[in-house]
Amino acid sequence: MGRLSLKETRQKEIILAFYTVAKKTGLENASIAKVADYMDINPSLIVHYFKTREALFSGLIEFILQQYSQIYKINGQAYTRTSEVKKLIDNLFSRKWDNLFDDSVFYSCYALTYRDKNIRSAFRLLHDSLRKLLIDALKKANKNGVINIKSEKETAEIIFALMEGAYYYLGMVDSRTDYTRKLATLKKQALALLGMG
Amino acid sequence: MGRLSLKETRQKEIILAFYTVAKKTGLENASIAKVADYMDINPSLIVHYFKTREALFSGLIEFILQQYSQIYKINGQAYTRTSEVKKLIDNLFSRKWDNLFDDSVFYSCYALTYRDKNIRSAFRLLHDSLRKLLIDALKKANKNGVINIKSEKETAEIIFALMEGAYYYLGMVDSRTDYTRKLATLKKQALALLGMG
DNA sequence: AAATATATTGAACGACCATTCAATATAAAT
DNA sequence: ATTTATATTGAATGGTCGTTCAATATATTT
Repeated sequence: MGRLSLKETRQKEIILAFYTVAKKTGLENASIAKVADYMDINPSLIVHYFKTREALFSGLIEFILQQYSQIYKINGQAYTRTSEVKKLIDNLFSRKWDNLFDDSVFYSCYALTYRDKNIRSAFRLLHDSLRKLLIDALKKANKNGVINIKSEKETAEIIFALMEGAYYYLGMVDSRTDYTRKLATLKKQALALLGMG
Repeated sequence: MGRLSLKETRQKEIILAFYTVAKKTGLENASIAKVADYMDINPSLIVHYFKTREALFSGLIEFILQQYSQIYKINGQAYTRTSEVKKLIDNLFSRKWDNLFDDSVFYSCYALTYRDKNIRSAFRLLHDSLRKLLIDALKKANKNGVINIKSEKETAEIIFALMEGAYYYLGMVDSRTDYTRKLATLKKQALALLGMG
């Protein structure tokens, strides 16, 4: 009895608003007050749903990582054909994600990794699970003779380093042509590792 | 006439203190007030040397990038011997730098890259100049027949991606053994690119 | 010793913030 | 209609912050 709880709905709304404000002002300047202002509600309502500012941050991290993980919905393939592997690599080195989350907010969250144990392990967990997905894919492809590599684990590690290194550096590159050329170079290298030069 | 200026000395002291406070509290929580408190001076003295909070940030960025560039004091070599190239790669994939700057502060500064044009171009400039150093080294080595690669530029790009990707991910890895094993894998790959497997 | 430029302090202001608490509003259940 | 649990508001508190400004201190030059 009593009024129905809006907790889950409101929490999601608030976190989305928090993310929006962070995009606009930078995570370091995103405050409960600003989010409330943006949502046109009272600050204390936000506190009602998130006991503390830190809880709000946790919610944002969860949201960001959830978005991040969406990149890898390239699952359930059998990897019996070259084109499937090619598609997988294409996906990793594509920038569909640009629309999935804001780089500024993402790297600000990443920086928190060095100060907050919970955020750190959440990030680590996601990155490891994504690596597992690639490893599994490579194992299947290897078994099917689509590729021929010695260690799926090592190859996956290298491909991820190429990809994450690419996005680290390319985040600073404004020129569209430079960006695509450099990204193509690194993708080509990833394919070469799989004997798909 | 009048009193001698302490401007340069004090500015350096203040920036170093700012960096120290940022290490302790996180860049997002480092304030003029806290720095003044840490230095046991009046906040207004900091304002006297840095007109604005933003100027203080500029100083910190300069400091961080200066530290970062120190990694690459592997210059002036002739690259006529394999060992010199090997040493170069060893350096890139070593973690001497761990002592040069704090990861948390560094990536917080990196995140600012997405919001501040000046910081962005400063970062970009440094990263490009470091790439040029490697490209030059590879060109010499290639000319001397120490290595045999098709494009020094592309190879350098790939090696940097491997390295920067390595540090991005390894920043989340707590296990010493995992860390060294994964780093070794990536270094090995860099060497393989140079035909030095 | 006087003049002068810079160093340093200290107080004060206005802005913003997270959090608290009590009061009011609203919807569901009985 | 009353009860009840949750939603939402609004005001207030105490803290921190960047910045300003006037006052004082100190060192150098003449």
